[in-house]
Amino acid sequence: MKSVTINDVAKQAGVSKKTVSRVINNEANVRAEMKEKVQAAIDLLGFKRNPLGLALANNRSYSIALLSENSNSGYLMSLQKGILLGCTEQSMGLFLYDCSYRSPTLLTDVQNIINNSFVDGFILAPPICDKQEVIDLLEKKKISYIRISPKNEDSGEFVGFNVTKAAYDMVEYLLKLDHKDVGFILGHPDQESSHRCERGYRSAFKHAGTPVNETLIVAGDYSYQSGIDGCAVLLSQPEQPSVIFASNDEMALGALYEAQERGIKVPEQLSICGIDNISFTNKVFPNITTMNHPIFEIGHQAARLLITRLQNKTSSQLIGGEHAPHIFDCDLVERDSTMHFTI
Amino acid sequence: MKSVTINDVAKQAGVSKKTVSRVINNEANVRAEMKEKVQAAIDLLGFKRNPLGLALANNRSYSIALLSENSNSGYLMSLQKGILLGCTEQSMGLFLYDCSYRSPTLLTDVQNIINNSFVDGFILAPPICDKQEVIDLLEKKKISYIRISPKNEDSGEFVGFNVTKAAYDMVEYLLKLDHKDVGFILGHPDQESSHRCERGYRSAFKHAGTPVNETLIVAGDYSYQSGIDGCAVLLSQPEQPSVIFASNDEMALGALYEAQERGIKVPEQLSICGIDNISFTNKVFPNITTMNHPIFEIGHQAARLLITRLQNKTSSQLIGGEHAPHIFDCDLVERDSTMHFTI
DNA sequence: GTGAAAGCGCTAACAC
DNA sequence: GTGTTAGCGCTTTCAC
Repeated sequence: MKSVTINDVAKQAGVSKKTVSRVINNEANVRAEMKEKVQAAIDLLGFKRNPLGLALANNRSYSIALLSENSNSGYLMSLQKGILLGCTEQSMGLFLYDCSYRSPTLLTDVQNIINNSFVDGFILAPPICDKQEVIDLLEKKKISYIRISPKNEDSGEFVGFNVTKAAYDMVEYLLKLDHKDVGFILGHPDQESSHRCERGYRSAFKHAGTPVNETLIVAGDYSYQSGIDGCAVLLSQPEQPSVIFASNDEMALGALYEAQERGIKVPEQLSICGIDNISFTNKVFPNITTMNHPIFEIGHQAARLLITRLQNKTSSQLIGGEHAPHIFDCDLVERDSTMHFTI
Repeated sequence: MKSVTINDVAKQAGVSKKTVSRVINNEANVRAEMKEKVQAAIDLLGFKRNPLGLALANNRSYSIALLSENSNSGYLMSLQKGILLGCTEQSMGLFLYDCSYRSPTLLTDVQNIINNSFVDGFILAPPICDKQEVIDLLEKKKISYIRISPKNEDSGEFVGFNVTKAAYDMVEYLLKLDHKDVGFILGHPDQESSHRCERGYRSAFKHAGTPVNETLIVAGDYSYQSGIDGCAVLLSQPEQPSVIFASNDEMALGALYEAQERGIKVPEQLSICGIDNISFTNKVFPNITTMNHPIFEIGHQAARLLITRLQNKTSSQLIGGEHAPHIFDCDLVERDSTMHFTI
């Protein structure tokens, strides 16, 4: 069951390999007459170009890889969907690799991936995108890559979103609802985004001329459990918040659980909100108010950026006819878990 | 910046290409002395075998593809994780492709994927695995594939789980809790699994010698919204259930929402349970009782099966030293959304 | 415009 | 054991 090759087509059409190649690739300098003859042979034989031959000859596989730590989060799913769309649009393949940020073998794992896979470039999801050794390796080997929401935005290309502004906008919204005591659950202290988020929180208060109540800021690490814990701390202290703002939805969900566990009615007795707009925020009761983090768009943009860079080393800034954003803003998604504060 | 090839190594070591190839592939019939010489050259030059060359020569890319419809479900994420593990274990790459079941171009989409990608085999997730045209295409082209939980289990290789037993076990558990009026929300009528599920529901009653109350069985389609609707129907009719059993967790989550929306306390006034054990069932209040659908294991097994088949056309049944299951059973995960029925 | 020859990096077949 | 030759399916160079 041999598959039909370019040689078969050439023989059938009575032309050279190269001419067939020209027709396949729609190159100029082929007489219409020739073209037809070749096309007829192609159709007759049902020829399909073998991408492996192409890849070897061009030393390009026309595929990229997503390097991520496969948690069960909806975050990754959305990101992946966006990236996949970008790949499909540009007829590129998408490889998937899983590597654990904490694994001691991470670096050799990535090394193996580089050596044994044949991709043209990488997209690095957080937190892998923050591993300096991995970045260094890629740089050293001169392999193209794009990072998603990295800690360090100083060097290299990346796509991210403006957490600071997201937090700022959320607090502004809460203040508008007459909330004064805005409980705040921080993200993971090791992740820069957590500090950016806190900065947004603080600057919104500053801008409103309201002092920040430091006792209302509690630790967290972006996990569901830390949302539960953070909420418990806030609800156990003398000075209680009228709303709890978690640095991400995962924690907001934890906070909601804890409140309901305690028999506290949300939002009547306590408002709750987060950031991200993960899929379950609108499946839980009550639906959670959040900031929409356009993860899908971020993935899409990252893929387009990388692929464009692969095709043309210069014009990576220009996509979609104009400067497309590398840093996205979040929009408020007002739902049922927040309400106007009334004494 | 040319990369070092097998030729460079051969030259450096003063041996033939083939000998280098033998060393790389750890073949027998190479004198230790030679081996060392070659290895030294490899290390010196930092040679890495180019997988593209390998692929073309062997006409195998050492990668497979997952064909799925990318919804935002945790289902797909788990499946993917399992498949990815299987691939990593066997040093295979995983390609991702998205195709929409309802798209009129589905067949040509798949055709394009087959023609333009260079994978050795496919894993088909539901509902794509139920498109007969796609199956026919794969069969015709003699491309290896494995289906995940297909409707039709009569032909071809697949991995799935026993829904009938899962539903049976759940009802048995509920009856043990003294529930008599077990509301049941059906899955999508077009999906065979829905009917299997119903069969399990009915046979558990039959086995217990209890008649099925037909008014307690309502329509659904596996979606969150249909869980809301199904619950609303059940709670609006004269004969009300003491527990609502949804054919999947997505609907159970919808049912929970609707109950809470109506101010009904779960599980005190109404128990709720589902099937699948998707990630959010233990993040919602109260945590939902469900049957653990081992999606991760299913994905893992599917990948192993496919890869084994790719390597050895015969021994596909034998994995892990013994007959590994192609149909998995679900275990009960008892949580907080169900309780003993008391008048 | 078109084709012959060489090459991408690797392995398989077969001779030595 | 080891090397030679040919070939996987495609593209590129360069002569015609």
